[in-house]
Amino acid sequence: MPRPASARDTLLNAAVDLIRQNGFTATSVDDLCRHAGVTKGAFFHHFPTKEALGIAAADHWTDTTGAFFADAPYHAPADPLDRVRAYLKMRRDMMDGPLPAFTCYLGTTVQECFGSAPALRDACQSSIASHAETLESDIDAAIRMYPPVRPVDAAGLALHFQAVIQGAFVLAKAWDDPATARASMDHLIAYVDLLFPAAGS
Amino acid sequence: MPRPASARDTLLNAAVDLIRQNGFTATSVDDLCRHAGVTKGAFFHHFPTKEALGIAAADHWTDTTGAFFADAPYHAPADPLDRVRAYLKMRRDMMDGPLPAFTCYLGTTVQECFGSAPALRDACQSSIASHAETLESDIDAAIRMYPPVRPVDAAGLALHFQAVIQGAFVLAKAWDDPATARASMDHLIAYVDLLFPAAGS
DNA sequence: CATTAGATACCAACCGGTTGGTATGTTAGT
DNA sequence: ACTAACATACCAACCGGTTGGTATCTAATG
Repeated sequence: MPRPASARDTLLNAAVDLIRQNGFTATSVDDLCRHAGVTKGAFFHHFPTKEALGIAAADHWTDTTGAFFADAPYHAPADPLDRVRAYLKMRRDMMDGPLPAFTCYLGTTVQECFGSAPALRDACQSSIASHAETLESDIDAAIRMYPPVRPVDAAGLALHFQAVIQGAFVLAKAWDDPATARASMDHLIAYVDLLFPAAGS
Repeated sequence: MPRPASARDTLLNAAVDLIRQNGFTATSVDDLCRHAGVTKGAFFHHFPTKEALGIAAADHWTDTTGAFFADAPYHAPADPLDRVRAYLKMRRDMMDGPLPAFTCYLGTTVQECFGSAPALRDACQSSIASHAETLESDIDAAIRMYPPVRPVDAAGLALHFQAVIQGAFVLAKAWDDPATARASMDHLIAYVDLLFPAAGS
């Protein structure tokens, strides 16, 4: 029985939606309350400040996207390098439809808050890092199974994936078109193919 | 003789500085005026709206960074692929010191405004695109001189460079440390080396 | 079992300060 | 005399946050 969504959860979902579209600063507490159908009193009952809501939304994002990726089918292949490639192809294929639907709450937020809200920046960093870490074991296994043409470190490559994905989002927003982003993901996939030549491309 | 910096230019420089640090929305017109040492009257004499200032700042950014890259030493090598590599190494080496000093006005702004200020988004897109275009001729010459192991298109690769650079900025801000960004640039350089094996790496 | 105390969840109204923007000067150059 | 380039003073709307209050639940008490 999905208990009647609490004001807290409703606000967190509204935060992810609205902040991805308009940014953290441009999204007012009133906007969030209106979108969530609750009052300001409820907002400040659950969150001491707007920044705290931002941090909670980053954790919420970690949970929801974490569950989504944990259940995703790219884990199926027996070959670790195939799993890595399946991950990247999935990330590319996800870049479709209206931009606000697939872009990242974290990248949007961290660009705004990094100079003014260190706690929020830290929450975004942790969330990105935790997602990158879920890739490390597959990348590491791929490195051991198919020696790369140049020495690479699994953690560093996982972060590079995130950098390209975040950069692809920036370009997709600038062009107002996900095609540019997908093209960049294709270059990233090509990079992986070139790094691990032992496996059939 | 550098004419006594007009209020307009002073405001544009202040905009680039402040907006890179705090974002477009979080930077108020009063902040800009204070930082530029002019009054609000002067602001709205030169710019009809705050958004117009943002657009003018994007053009200003195009001009100043355009001149900077045009004069940069990476154009020196006779070999076009060496010029491309020198460009990437320069972009990597620029990622040093305090973050606000080397991050990009455009990437920061476009993430915030893409849903609410199409004209500003468009100005950012044009600026990124125009910078990418300056790389196309070198990349194109490199492709013809050193056939890449897989077919690549110069314009697409130039945009991929920008995606990685923008993504590196996002990670640098999240980690509050440019090291992550430089590591990502090293992966991009490795990608170029692998794409053009005919030339000595 | 009924009563009550305390916590939790939420709401409507409000607060001082700040926001982008305007209306009306003033000053210097031509 | 006319205009471009500023400055001063001001405004309505909105900002994040606070207030005092109510409805609803749980847990202990008699």
